[in-house]
Amino acid sequence: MGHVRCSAAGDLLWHRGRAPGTGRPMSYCDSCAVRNRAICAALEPAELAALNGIGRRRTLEAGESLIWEGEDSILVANVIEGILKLSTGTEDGREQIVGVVYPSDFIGRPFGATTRHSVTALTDARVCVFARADFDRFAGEHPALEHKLLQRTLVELDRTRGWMLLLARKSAEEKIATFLLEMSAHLGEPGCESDGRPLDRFDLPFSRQQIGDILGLTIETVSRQLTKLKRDGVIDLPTRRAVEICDRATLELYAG
Amino acid sequence: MGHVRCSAAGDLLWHRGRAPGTGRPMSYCDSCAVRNRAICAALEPAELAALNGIGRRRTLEAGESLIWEGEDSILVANVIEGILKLSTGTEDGREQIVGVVYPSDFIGRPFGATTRHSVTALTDARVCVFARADFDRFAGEHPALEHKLLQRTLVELDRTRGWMLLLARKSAEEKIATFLLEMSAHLGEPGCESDGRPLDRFDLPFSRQQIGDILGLTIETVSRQLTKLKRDGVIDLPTRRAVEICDRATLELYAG
DNA sequence: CGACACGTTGATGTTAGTCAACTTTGGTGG
DNA sequence: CCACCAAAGTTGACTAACATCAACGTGTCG
Repeated sequence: MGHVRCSAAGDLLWHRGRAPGTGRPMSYCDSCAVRNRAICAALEPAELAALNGIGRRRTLEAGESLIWEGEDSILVANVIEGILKLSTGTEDGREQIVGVVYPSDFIGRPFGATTRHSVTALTDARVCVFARADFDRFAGEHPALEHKLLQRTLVELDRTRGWMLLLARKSAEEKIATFLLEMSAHLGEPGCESDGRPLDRFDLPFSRQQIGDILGLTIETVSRQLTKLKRDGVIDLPTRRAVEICDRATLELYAG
Repeated sequence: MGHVRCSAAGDLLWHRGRAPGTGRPMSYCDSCAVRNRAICAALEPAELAALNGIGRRRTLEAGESLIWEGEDSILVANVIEGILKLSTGTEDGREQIVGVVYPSDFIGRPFGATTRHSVTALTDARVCVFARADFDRFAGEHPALEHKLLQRTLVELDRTRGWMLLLARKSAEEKIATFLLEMSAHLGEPGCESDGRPLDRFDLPFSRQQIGDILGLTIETVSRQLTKLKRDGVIDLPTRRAVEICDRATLELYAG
């Protein structure tokens, strides 16, 4: 229940074997759900095999953390399945989610000594982890991989900066509306239970508290604004986690 | 007056000539103030000469924009001297500064079709601009340059995410205190009129309005909080733009 | 069935925004 | 040099938005 399924693949092959028609050992990568969308897509088969050699699969349960804020940067990873959050907090306990990560996204801090934010699974998740030192070395030898990573990082920086405008300047109502549209778009992307068009009905991978932590609002304000949108007939909330966008045009208007 | 001087160099050589002891044409780069700190530092002399061939110097007056939000990404650049802001806004005129850029920083959006934020000079500035297409091609052929750019982008992403916590969760007082400490640290860095230690006395390169746009506050709130810090004896405000940190420990406490 | 986490709703308080008047500063030209 | 002006900054009174505190559902699981 409640768990969001977020992967393009049905069942994956979890055994090693021979890739059909080739002599080389078959790697996990051949059957990877995010093979063509993650940064690995930059690599030739032989390089991919080498990368596979230094990585390993790992599963995370919802709520489990992979990386902790302020610690040495030990791990980096690709997300194969699931949704994770990046978060920081103040000493006195205020938390802020600074990023949300979906399948095919890259996580961790390569080329840096420490990690500036925690990484925690919001749903059950599967990731492909590398020791940072191994990854750094490998990346240094494979410019195409670094190029992909650079592109991704630039996109992420743009998105993050866009989010600053929302945090600093938008009202609670605008924040919630923007958030719902964003979720609709993102969960509609390939790899997330869908065909690429924005969804009008979806399950949120977040609790009210987490929505608050993303938008810089309290749980009560989130609840009130959602209720208000529902009263206005713009959305419906069939269950706690489910959202249906009834009037997208108006919702976009509310988003400011 | 009021212009902040922000460059390591005194006078630069602005004429071309022969680099002493070499046969190749002397490039601007040889005398560039940020030669060793900008991403160009990754390049060998011959490569640097090639890069120099596709770039050109440009000066900007305070207030002048180099790049506009939403436009095609035509230019990228290195900052040689001066301070610039990156900003976005909503349709109804609310503005948010999403980044501040100092000498040796890189600006613009390589490998992408459009620019998501404007770049405007806050002080008189000097930059080294490249046509994006030229830069993209050059970067593709020089992995060391891309590596430097990747590192810088990762650092910038970390900093930006840290700033989200401030925007979303900190009070006006904490924002102002954090901001002053940040400015003290940044203006104390090499390249900005200093020796590398945080400054206890400096001129802000920002108007009250711009401080508000950075912190997500109104001009009145900025003014009130600064006045309050002054009343508390934590800082002094000798002139409009000047700040003196009298009690750094307390200021850090206020910063939360 | 009962416990518990999660979510909603209401009453009240605080913070920062808004509107408006006023002051200071720096620049310009008589 | 000084008077004047526009722009920037400050201060005060009031308001709106969101947080806080508290009580009250609701769905889930043992």
